[in-house]
Amino acid sequence: MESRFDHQAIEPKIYRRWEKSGFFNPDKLPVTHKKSFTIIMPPPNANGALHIGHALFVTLQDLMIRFQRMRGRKTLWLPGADHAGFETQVVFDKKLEKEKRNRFQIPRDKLWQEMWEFTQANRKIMENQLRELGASCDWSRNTFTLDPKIIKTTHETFTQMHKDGLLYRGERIVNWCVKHQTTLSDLEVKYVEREDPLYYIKYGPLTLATVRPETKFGDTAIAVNPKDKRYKKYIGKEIEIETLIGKAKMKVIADAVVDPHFGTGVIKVTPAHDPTDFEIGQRHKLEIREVIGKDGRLNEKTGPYTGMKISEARQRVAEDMKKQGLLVKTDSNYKHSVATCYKCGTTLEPLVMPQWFVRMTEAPKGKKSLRDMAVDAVKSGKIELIPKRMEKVFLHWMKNLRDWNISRQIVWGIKIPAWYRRDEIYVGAEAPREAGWKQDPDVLDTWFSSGQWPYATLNYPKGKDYKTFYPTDMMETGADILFFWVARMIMLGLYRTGKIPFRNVYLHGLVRDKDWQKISKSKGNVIDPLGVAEIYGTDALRMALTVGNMPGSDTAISEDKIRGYRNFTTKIWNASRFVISSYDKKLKVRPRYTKADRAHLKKLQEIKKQVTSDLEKFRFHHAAETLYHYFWHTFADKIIEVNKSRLQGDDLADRAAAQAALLEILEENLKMLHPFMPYVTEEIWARLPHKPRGMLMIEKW
RNA sequence: GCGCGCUUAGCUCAGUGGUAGAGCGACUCGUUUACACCGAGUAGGUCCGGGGUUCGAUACCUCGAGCGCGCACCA
Repeated sequence: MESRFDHQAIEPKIYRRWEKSGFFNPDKLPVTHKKSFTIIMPPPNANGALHIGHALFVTLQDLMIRFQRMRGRKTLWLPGADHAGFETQVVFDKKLEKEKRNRFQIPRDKLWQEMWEFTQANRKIMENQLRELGASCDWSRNTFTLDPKIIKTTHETFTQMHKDGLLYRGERIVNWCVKHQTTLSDLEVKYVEREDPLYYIKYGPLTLATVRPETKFGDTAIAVNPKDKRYKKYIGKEIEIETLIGKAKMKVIADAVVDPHFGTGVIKVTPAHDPTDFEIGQRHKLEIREVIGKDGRLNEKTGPYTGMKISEARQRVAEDMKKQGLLVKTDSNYKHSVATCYKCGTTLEPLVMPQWFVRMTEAPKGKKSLRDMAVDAVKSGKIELIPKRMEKVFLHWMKNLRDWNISRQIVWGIKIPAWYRRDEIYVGAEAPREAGWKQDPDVLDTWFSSGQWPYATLNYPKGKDYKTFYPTDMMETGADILFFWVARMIMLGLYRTGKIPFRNVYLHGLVRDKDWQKISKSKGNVIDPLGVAEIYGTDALRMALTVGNMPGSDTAISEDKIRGYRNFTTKIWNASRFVISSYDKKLKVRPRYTKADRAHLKKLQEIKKQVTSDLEKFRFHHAAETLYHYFWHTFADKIIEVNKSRLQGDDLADRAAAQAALLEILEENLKMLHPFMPYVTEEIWARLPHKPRGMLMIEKW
C-alpha cells in the first residue's frame, strides 16, 4: 500500500464500482433489504454549478442513506433537478443582458427553447458534480421538474383544487416587480428599512400624512378611525379637495385600521396602489382607480404627470402642492419599511391584477383547510421538524398565512391550465373542443409544482413507487426554504394524497466562511466544493461539513478545517495500512485474548452503540466527532501502539489475538465511518486481508 | 409590534443538576519505519450580567444586556 490515499485517482473508480453494482437502486439491493427508507432529494436549480450549500445537503443526505442501507433498509434516494422558474428566469435575464438582449423582445417559443437548452446543459454538469461528491442516489429515477409526469400531476392538482374551491382567480392587489415584469408571492417580498420624506398635505379641511403623494390621483376616499373624536363630524360626509388636476369631492369613511396616533390620524385611501387601502376599499366598496401602470409610470388619468416615473412624479407632485399651498410640512427622515423584490431590490409596486390564488385558510365543504391540515400534522407529531424549535417558527408562520398568488408573468414554468372565452373560465390541461378559448398566458409559481415533488416523483397515484416509498422518511433541506417549500409540500401532500409527504424534516443552516460571513460572489469568498474536493478529497470535505454542524444553525467552514480532515483521511489510511501489512494470513493459531483485548473490544461496542444512537437521533455532528476521536486518539494512538510489540512476539496465540483484535476494530471503524467518508473506507475495505468480500457500501452495520 | 434563537478557551463549536471539553491556532520537546498530512506534553475560561429554584447551576425558572434571524397591511 502507498503511504497516502490517492483520492484523485481512486474516487472516480470507486464511484463507478458503486454505480455498476446497482445498489443505488433499491430494487437491486439484496432481497434482505425489505423495509423502505426514502429521501427525495431537493432538486438543485439547473441554472448554475453546485455550491458549498449543495455539498452540505449531499453530505447529510448521503450519510443518512448509507447508514440506513447498511442497516438493511431498502433505501431510495431520488435525485432530480429544478427548472426553478423565476430564479432561472432572473439568471437568464442577466445572461441576456450581457448579450445586449432582453427577454421581452424574444418570441416566447424561442426563449423557451434557449432556456431549455441552458438548463439541460447545467443539469449535466450538476449531475456529474453530485457523483463526484459521492451521492449514492438512484440515477434510474432521476427526475426534472418539467418532465411530462410532473406537469401532468401539477395540472391534475390544479384542476382538483379548482373543483374543491381551493383556487380562485381574483382581481387582488399583488406585488409587482417593475424590472422583472411579474408578480411575486408574499414570501418573495423583502422588506427593507428606508428613510423617505413624509408629506403632510391638505385635503380640503383635513390634513393627512403620506409618503406617496403621487398616488393621490387614485384616491377614492379619506379614512379616519371611527373612535377618533377629532374627525367624528366628517365621517360619512363628502368634502371638497384640490387634486392638482381640478377640484373633486371625496367621501370620508371610518375604518379601524387607521391609527389615530400616526400622522394626523387621517389617511388617503388608494385601493389600486396600496395593500391596506385595497382592503379598506373592499370593506367599503370603494372604486379602484388605477393611476400607475405595469411600466411603473403614471397613466393618462394623472394629467400633466402622465408618463412620469413614480419617483419623479412624487417630487413634482410635492413641489406643485407646495406651490399651491397644499403642503403643510415635510418630515424628511421618516423611517419605514418598503417592499422590494428579493432578487433585484426594486421597490415593488402594489397593483391590482387578475391572478390565481390558493385559498390557504378556508376549508372546502366537509374538509380541513390547507393550513389546518399542515398545522395538525406538525402539532400531532406525525411530522417532526429537526431541530424541534423549528416547529415554533413553522406554526408562527402558518398562523399568519394569507392566500397565495401562484400566477407568474414569465415564460419559464408550467403553464396555468386555465382557459378563457369571453366571461367563461375553463380549468383543465387541454383546451375545450369548441373554438375561441385562449389559455392563461401566465405560468405557475415554481413552488406550486415543487410543492408536489414527493408524490409526483413517485408516480402518484398508481405507481408502484408511490405504494412502496410514500410517505417518505426524511426531507433534508435548507432552513431558509421552510416556508417556500416544506410548508407547501406538507399542505399539498396532505391535500392530494391524504398522507403526510415525509415523517421527518431535517433543516440545515447556511454554510458560512471562516469569518462567519455569508458566502457570496460579490464578497469573493465563494468556496467551490468540487475544487476543494479535488485538493483535499471528497471525504475530507464531507467530514468538514458534518462536524460542528448542528441542525437549524449556520456552520462555518474554512480551508484549515478541511485540511484537518484530509489529515484524518491519511490517518485512517495509514493505520489501516499498518494493520493490513502486519496481518499474517498464514498464522493459523487460535488467538488467546488478553484482558486488555477484551476491554478494547468492549469499548468498541460502546462506541458503536453511541454512534448508532446519535445517527438515529440525527446528531450527525456528534457521531462524526466521536468516530474521529475514537479512531485517532484511541485506536491509532493507543491500541495500535500497545500492540506493536505483540505482533512481533514469539507467543503465536498472543500474536494471533493482537492481529485479530486490531483487524476487528479496524473493520468496525471502517463500517461506521463509511457513511461519512465513503471513498477511503470503501477502498481500504477492498484491501482487507480476507477472502473475497462484497462492497462496504452494503455491509451490515 | 409579534415571534424564534444565540452568548462556554485566541477562533469554530460540543456538553452535563455535582464548580468544564474537542478541533484548529499558540508554546515546549521529540526525525521510535503505519502516518511529520506524525507523536508526547504545556498554557489558556468569573461557562454574558442580576435575581430565583436546589444540598449544589454553566446547565432549570425569571428579569436584563449584546448579537443574529423570522413574521407583520407603520399610511
